[in-house]
Amino acid sequence: MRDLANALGIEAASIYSHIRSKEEILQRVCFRMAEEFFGAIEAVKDEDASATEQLKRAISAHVQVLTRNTEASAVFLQEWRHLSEPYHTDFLALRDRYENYFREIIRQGIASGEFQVPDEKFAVLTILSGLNWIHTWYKPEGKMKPAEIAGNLSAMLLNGLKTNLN
Amino acid sequence: MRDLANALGIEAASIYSHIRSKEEILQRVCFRMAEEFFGAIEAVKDEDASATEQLKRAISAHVQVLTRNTEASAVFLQEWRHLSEPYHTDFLALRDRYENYFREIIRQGIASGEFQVPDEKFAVLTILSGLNWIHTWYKPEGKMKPAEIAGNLSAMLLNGLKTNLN
DNA sequence: TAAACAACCTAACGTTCGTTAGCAAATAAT
DNA sequence: ATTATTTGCTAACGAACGTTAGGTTGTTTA
Repeated sequence: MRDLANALGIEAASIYSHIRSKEEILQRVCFRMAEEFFGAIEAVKDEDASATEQLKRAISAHVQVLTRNTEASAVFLQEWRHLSEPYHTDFLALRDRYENYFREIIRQGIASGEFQVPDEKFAVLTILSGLNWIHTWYKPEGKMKPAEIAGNLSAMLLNGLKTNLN
Repeated sequence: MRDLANALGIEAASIYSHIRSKEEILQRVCFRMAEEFFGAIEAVKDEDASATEQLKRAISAHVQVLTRNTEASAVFLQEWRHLSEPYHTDFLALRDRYENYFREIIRQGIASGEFQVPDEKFAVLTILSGLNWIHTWYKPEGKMKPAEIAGNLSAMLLNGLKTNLN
């Protein structure tokens, strides 16, 4: 709190004119970021598109949110564990719902014959792990731009490392 | 420290008969795990094998270490940031060296025509992100065993989601 | 113009933190 | 048998933590 106050140029106690508690900050960051992610993925949702296309768009949307809010994303991805009840439970429910967007795409892709995966849940987990590692190394001033990251990630996850013989 | 002492059934101050400081614990966990990972990957190293085979073995070795030490792995993956100098710098150097094992395999696979990736460094990052997410959901009592996890992960990373038409 | 509110202040609260000092008992080494 | 070493204890330190109480000042609102 004292660091935060210092960064704001005010006294630590003054922060409490704006928030009720330290945890409220955590709550706000976590749930605002959840909204961001939902907003982004819902904006590109198109159930008529192929699963491949849908996945590419979902990945792109996710990467955009992540790279535009690197610090808030780090909180969203790591610090939600410290939420007290009922926020902790609520947050997990939101995360599950978000993961379901991806699971649904995978399911569709399997049904249409586009995808072939060993395990559906596992596939979603691997995709999201690849996405959610980005915030640890992404730098806005780096040479790889968000769109390029999304493209590379989609390519790797869809085609794998192996030489594509098609 | 008081929590730790409580778990040990002793007083907090008694811990200091065994360690110099709280950070020493962090240092020991981080560097012991680094040794574990290096030991495991060096044990399966075989430069005569195909890049595909090498990668599968490296992934398997990594997953074995990760699943056998879930809590220490979480520290190794997340808390190393809090290491003071010179440990912080030393740790990063080790991590770089470890990543190089994977980068070398990727490089070899590209050279041999086995792999086709958009970006070498990016490929390594994606592989390791998939590996290092495991500790957040893996449960020894769960139905997916380490060998199965390694197999699924290799399959996904090598072949991607897309139907394999070969 | 008066009342209400917002945004900040100083001072301090109770708690928790990592850690030290100094001592006692048990175990190992000479 | 004595001396050292290890492992634990009680008591307490100073620092940092999140937070509250109560007051001042400037800005909106009635």
